[in-house]
Order: sequence, then C-alpha cells, then structure tokens
Amino acid sequence: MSIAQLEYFVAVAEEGHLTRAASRLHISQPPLTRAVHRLESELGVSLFERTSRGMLLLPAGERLLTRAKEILSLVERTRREATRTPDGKPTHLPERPSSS
Amino acid sequence: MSIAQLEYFVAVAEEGHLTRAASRLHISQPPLTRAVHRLESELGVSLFERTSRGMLLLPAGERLLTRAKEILSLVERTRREATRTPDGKPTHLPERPSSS
DNA sequence: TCAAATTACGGTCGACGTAAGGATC
DNA sequence: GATCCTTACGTCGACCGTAATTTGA
Repeated sequence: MSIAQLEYFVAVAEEGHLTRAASRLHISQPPLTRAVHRLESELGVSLFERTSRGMLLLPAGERLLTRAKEILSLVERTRREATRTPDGKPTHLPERPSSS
Repeated sequence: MSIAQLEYFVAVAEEGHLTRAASRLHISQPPLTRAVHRLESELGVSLFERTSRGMLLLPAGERLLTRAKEILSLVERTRREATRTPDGKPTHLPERPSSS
C-alpha cells in the first residue's frame, strides 16, 4: 500500500470511472486498473464492483475511501509543515557546497 | 515522500545510528543513507546532523518524526480495518477462480 | 457497435546490495 | 585503527505506455 496507490484509489472512487480517473491523474487506464487490482489483492478485499458503466464502490471501498483521504490529507499537511517551524520561521536549506 | 521512506526515517531517528537502523530494517546502510538524503532533498530541510557518533535529530527532524509516526500509525490502522467491517464482521475475500 | 475495463508486451526508472572511499575519534 | 556515514557501480524488480482483447448495453 503506497501513497500513490491511495491517490489512484481515491480518484477512481470519486470519479466512478477508470477512464475519467486516469484522465484526472494524467496517466493511462492500464496502470490504474492494475494498481486497483493490486490494492485489492494486498488488502484481501473487493473495493469496487465492475459494471459496464464504471466502477461502483463497495462497502469496504467506502470505508477505505474515508481513511485514504485522512492519510493523504495528513501527508499533505506533513509536507507543508516540514519546511517551516511551528512559528512560521522558514528553516535553512541543506545546500550542498558547489565550489568555493 | 513514500511510506517506506517514512519507515526508514523513523528507524534512523529512533536508533540514532544509521548502522543500527539498517540492521533493524534488515537492509544495508547504503539504501538507508540514500533514502534519508532523498527525503531531506525532497522536503528541502536538514533532518539530521551527522556526527562521527551517529545521526542527531534536528528540530525539523523532530517535527517530522511526530507526523511520520502519525501517518504510519494511521496506515497500519487502515490496513487492519480494510478487511473487517466496523462491526467486526469479516468481509468476503475476492478470490480469483482457480479451477473447479 | 460503442464504451468501458482488462491483459500482453516492451522500455524505462527506481531501489537494493557489494565493494570502495572519506572523515572523525 | 576503528567506527561511522557516504559514493560507485552493477543488477533486478516495479511502473508506465501503446496496442490488442474481452465484456456488457
């Protein structure tokens, strides 16, 4: 279960279509369907019901969607906070010495 | 920033030594030092001060450590909940038809 | 027949491990 | 000299994209 996998899953769940989700993520369908299958396989549950009209979220998928959003939100918050102190003072960058 | 990267970071932060953290993670030092460097580069901050005795957590590292633990804890919780309904009823597995 | 998901296949990028190289006490 | 962390280098696995296949309205 990777962060990218969760982003993919959320996109599919929210769009309801693999095709539209792929477009939103700027990738093609194959990596997306594979990622979802792999996620289901890893967790051991079916997350979607595949119909000819799109992807329908199952109960297990709904529960995961909630958590996935929490995780992604926390990750995003962590990214933002990392570069700034709690006081808002920016931290110094770890520049590599170039020449001199 | 990947989940594995956060696991690596937490191990180094808690052990205080790259060597010991690598041993705990069952990997060698090179991937570990690279992962930490990459994380610092991605975030744009120094997380550790490298001394001849080990890795010393900087303020930015301490803040990240807190968040990283939260994320990993939430991920673990998500993994556990994924296979069970809130009521505790196990969900059916999406078994691939093998033969029969 | 059309639209949607899936599988096949080839290429590329990332991550690991072994080995060698500083740096500090 | 011992103990860290780091860089070099080669290999292997993961992910993506294009193309072809399958399934259902």
